[in-house]
Amino acid sequence: MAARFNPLEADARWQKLWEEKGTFHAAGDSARPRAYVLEMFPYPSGRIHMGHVRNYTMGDVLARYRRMNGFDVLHPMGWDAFGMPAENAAMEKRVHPGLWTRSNIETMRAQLKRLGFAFDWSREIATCEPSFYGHEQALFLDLYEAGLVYRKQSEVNWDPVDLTVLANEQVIDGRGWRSGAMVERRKLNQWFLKITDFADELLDGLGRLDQWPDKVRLMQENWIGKSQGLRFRFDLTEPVAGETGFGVFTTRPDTIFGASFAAISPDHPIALALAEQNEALAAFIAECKQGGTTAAELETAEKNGFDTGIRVVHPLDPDWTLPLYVANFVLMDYGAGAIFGCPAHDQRDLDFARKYGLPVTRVVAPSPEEAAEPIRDEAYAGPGRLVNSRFLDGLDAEDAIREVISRAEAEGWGEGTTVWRLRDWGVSRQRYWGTPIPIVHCEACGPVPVAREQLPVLLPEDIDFETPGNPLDRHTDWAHLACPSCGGPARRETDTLDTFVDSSWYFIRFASQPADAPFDRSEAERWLPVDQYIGGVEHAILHLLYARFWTRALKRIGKLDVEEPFKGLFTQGMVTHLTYQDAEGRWLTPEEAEAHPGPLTRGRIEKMSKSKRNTVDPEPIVDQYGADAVRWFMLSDSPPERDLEWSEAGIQGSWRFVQRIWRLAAEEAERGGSTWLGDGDDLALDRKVHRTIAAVGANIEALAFNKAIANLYELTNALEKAPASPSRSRAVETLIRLAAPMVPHLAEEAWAALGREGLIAEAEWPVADPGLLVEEQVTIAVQVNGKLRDTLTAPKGAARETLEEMALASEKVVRILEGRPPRKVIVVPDRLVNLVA
RNA sequence: GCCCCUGUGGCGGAAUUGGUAGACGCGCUCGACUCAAAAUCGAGUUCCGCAAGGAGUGCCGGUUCGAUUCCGGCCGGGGGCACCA
Repeated sequence: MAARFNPLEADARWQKLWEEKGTFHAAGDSARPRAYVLEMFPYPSGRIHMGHVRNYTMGDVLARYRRMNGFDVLHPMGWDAFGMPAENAAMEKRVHPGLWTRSNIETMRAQLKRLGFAFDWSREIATCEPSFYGHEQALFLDLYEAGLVYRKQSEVNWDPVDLTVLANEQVIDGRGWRSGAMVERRKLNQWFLKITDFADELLDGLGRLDQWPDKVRLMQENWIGKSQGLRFRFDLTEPVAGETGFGVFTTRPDTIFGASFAAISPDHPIALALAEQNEALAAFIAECKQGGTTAAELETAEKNGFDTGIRVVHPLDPDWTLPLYVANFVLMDYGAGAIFGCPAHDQRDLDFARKYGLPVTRVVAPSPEEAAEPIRDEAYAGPGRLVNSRFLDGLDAEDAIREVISRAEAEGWGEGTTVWRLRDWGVSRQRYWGTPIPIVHCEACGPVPVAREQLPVLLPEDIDFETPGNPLDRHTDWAHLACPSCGGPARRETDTLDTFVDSSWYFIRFASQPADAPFDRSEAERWLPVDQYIGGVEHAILHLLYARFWTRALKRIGKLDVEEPFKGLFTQGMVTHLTYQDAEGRWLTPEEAEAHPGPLTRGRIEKMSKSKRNTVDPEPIVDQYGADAVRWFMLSDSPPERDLEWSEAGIQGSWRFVQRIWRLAAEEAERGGSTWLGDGDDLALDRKVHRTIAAVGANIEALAFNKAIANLYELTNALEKAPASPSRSRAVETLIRLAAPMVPHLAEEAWAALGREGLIAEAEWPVADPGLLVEEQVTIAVQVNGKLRDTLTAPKGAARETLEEMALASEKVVRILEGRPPRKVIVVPDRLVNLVA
């Protein structure tokens, strides 16, 4: 029996056996209950990083735990393989994106396998393969035929470095999320998915996702951004370009008598029409487009307006007209692209009114006394009753909103409505390495879907990356073909789909992968929804919202009867590491820092990133310590939702623990303890074991891995102190079972050493004996005036009177009370006695 | 600006419904083994104090027999959204 567990030899041996036996294949046809455990699939960037290791270790523990609990587990892995880095690599290294991607997948698959993750590799998918994206094209056409896809000229976010369009979600502080370049506005014909059709149900559905973090639900709620209010019409005193008026949207129709101006967006058709006759206005509009769009710039940007000289009529008083401004802060693509300004109750309107000398009239007062209080520097946005508002006077603001809406509807000048912040999802990307959009543009017929039997539309292999932009556009023959409808000359759509489309349904394809269809409905429905989804919080909005939309869209068109794709969601924290900089401010790797001769500063502990050079490559760590120590470290100490700081000391601690378990098992195997029979003779140890069984199970179910780890440490400590006994022998075996999901290679090795049949991966999870979870003796806290003064041991379930008597007999209590009887005695059975003096 | 989360030893963090604060790990100290080191094992480790004892979960206050936990107000840290009408 080896004195040490040698992962370098053992890991690969067990991994090979699991693979040969198909241990982790999801059966899908058994009577066992099913569990679908999924981690967000990686982008094949080149190498696995610590974030992946942490993510997949968590999912793996859950998957292995479920399997030991008798579930048929689906725990698949694949590759989010389309995307820009492959094209960047193609340009820099002159290698085909497909070659680069597939070679990265080879590397990363091997790395993942070395960590012993219990994946069903038979279901592996890569989104860049026609066997995946061809089905995606079919689904796209399904949505197209159902009217959920449309094409429109639209102003888009154009990334001038990557030469592509970005979704709103991909623009951060006015910059492209990948290139970091300032995004420009451009008008292009784009394909859109009608996610806004689902805004209401996507919002509503959040309420039922009770196994999602509140934080993520809130972020999605804000993103969807539902606002209810009144859309109404302002009539112009004189027509502009044939228009006699325009619509505005407000959430505060109650403040309508506080109106002092109307404002339209610089992009508003009326503004554009007026600008044709008005050079000063045209100049103003041009100026508005120049301003930056970063958060900081917007924060400090002046509220600028241009008085058109035209006036609009107040909807509730034909004799009351308001000036019409073009204002830089009014957005064309929200609400109606026009507003009415009520300075008294909106800070931005107030700033604007002060600047242009417009009237400020209070129409809501929190109390009658404040009705005459003038508004000074701060707009009042709180609740109250209406004042200065004719027929609304005295009404509560909430009631006034309803009153104005119903009057508008009755009189026909407006209607109650809901507007959303959420926009339709622009999915066109002017890139090569993505799913080709299966549409053909015919000179005669317009856009025509590619015939189903022509799918998949394959990406051409012979492409040129020497020039920036979309290589598909420049391809000589790929794009040209006969129209599927009329046979005339036509051209393929050369845009490809946003890679978020791929990740919007990959989890369905994992569950069911027929060759001739995206998925088999009943097979997919047997697995879905995903029981537990685990990934980074950075996908809280983008990916998770798109996947929810896609699933609901499939339901609406009758393809899949699943409402929500992910029943449980867990967002894990990042892996962080100390950063180092030399005297010149250059970032140093940990190794460089150690060897650095000159002065260096230790920076903040930050997310591992290439730019800060504080990454730790998992592979050499696995070489040195084996998979189990790395897995153990990933789970220990930090709660999984929080950041985990990588440390050399930590991984060494994990390594020591792996060896401690091994020693216990080896020692047990040597003495032949595995043949112990009969009842235990160490009741205290038995109790400890069963409490641990209960605690570890509960903690894994709750994904509180750090606590499960602490439970296992405690049991290990107890076992090391316990004398040899049948109890102890059984306990060692139990410890190994309990640790198996976390340190599977060690567990298999120990299991075999103890002479157990079969694989521990397929063994049963121990069951806690309820009788052993109850203590016979309990420790009672004795307090005087709520302060702990003594503890005493009493039999479990001892009577209140007994406990009180025991407490009063305590020497320390006697000393403190000095003979006075307590005024009051509080007894919490099996817990404490509090004497109030 | 709006919304959300968070604050516990030297560090990461535990603490069922309010009921013995600091489990477990890391680090550190002392000791054993060793020619020595590594590994391993044992003891200790919230702070002040020799001790008895006292203080203590960001700060101030409240509710309670009793508050890390509940409530109010501050302060610090982190995150999300943002000219959204």
